[in-house]
Amino acid sequence: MPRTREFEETEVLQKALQTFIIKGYESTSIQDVVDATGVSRQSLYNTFGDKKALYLKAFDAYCTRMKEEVHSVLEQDKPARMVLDDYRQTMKDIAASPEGCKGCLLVNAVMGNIYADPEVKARVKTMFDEHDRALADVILRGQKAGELPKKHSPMAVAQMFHACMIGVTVLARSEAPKQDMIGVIDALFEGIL
Amino acid sequence: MPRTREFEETEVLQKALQTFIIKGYESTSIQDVVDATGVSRQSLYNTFGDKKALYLKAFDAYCTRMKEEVHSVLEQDKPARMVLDDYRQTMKDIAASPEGCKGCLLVNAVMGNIYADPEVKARVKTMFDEHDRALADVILRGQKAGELPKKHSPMAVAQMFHACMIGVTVLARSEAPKQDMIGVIDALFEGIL
DNA sequence: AATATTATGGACTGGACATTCCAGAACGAA
DNA sequence: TTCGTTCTGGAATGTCCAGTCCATAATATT
Repeated sequence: MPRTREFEETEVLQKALQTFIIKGYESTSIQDVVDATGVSRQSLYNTFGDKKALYLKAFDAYCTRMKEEVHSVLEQDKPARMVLDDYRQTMKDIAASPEGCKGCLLVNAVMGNIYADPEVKARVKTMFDEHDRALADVILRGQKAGELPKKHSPMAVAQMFHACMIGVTVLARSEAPKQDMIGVIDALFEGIL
Repeated sequence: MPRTREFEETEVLQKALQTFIIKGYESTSIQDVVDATGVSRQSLYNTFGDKKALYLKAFDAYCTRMKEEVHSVLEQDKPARMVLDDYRQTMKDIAASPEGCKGCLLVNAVMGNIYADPEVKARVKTMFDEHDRALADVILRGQKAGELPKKHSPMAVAQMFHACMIGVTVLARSEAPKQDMIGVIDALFEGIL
């Protein structure tokens, strides 16, 4: 009986996600999402609920994609150095991609008032923690195999890498030259000083 | 003849600055500034002009303070390693301070829509560039003196340090444990891996 | 074709906010 | 004291937006 839906939820979420990444939560109006997705305001409210619910669904879609792209790299069963090389390349690809140029949704969320929302805060913290732990595991593996020096605790190094990559996403948003961002990533991964 | 002003412009700017740092430009209402400074709305408009003009004046006050605190450290006439040690301590102090916990006005500006404003963008870029150059000069000095390895160009290393410090300010805003931020700074400065 | 369900666009409500206007109070100089 | 200027608080205006309502069109099933 029902009329078939004329849009794919997942596609709409991806387009809404783009908008949220570019403009941020607070500065994205529902009309912006309507324009970006081609779906009417009413349909958006019927399908996803209010603005925050829509944001959270897009947020989850982003997290899922992120985990697929990043964690799959970090959890490879290869020597730690090779994993880190892949990771480095992944970071470069993201930084250079047209979407990556607009920053990371998680970082954007932290910097906006939406971070005051407990659901958002919890998700960001979980994502950050999972990333740090996955990276620290690789570093620990490298240290045990003698591929990496044991000067610092794996977690401290992982968090330092993470901080630096967060900084790169901020630089991306500031419209820094891609060349600079690549240089930062190389300097980071090849060990400094 | 005129009634004497009942507030200090510089004090008001500092308090307005606090508010802008904490809440960001877009989410700070004039009423917020009125509450924070105790100065009436009319007086704010009369003294500083509209919201953006007030923000820019506070912004300039921040830049001035930043240059005094950071550049004075980087431009010391001491061996590069000692300068970097001072710089490291300065970064730790800022990260641990109650104000630093709320992030850096420049980074906050980059992440907000206010960054679309050409005046803001120009100021941020200038501040970033000056910081990178000052830091690169120290690193170059250290390389020439044999205190630091010459593996990477001084500017690449300086930008990498900068990116990492930007990441720390984001972590500060995310309410990460101070201990973690200290660890990140130590891992960064002591050379990684 | 009839019906139930969904899509769509426009209109409406209520709230938040920047900015301006205005009237009254305060105060320094003449 | 009186005048000119500055302070202060409140009211008014105009804009933007989230969320809702409603009437109309579309469509899959029966």
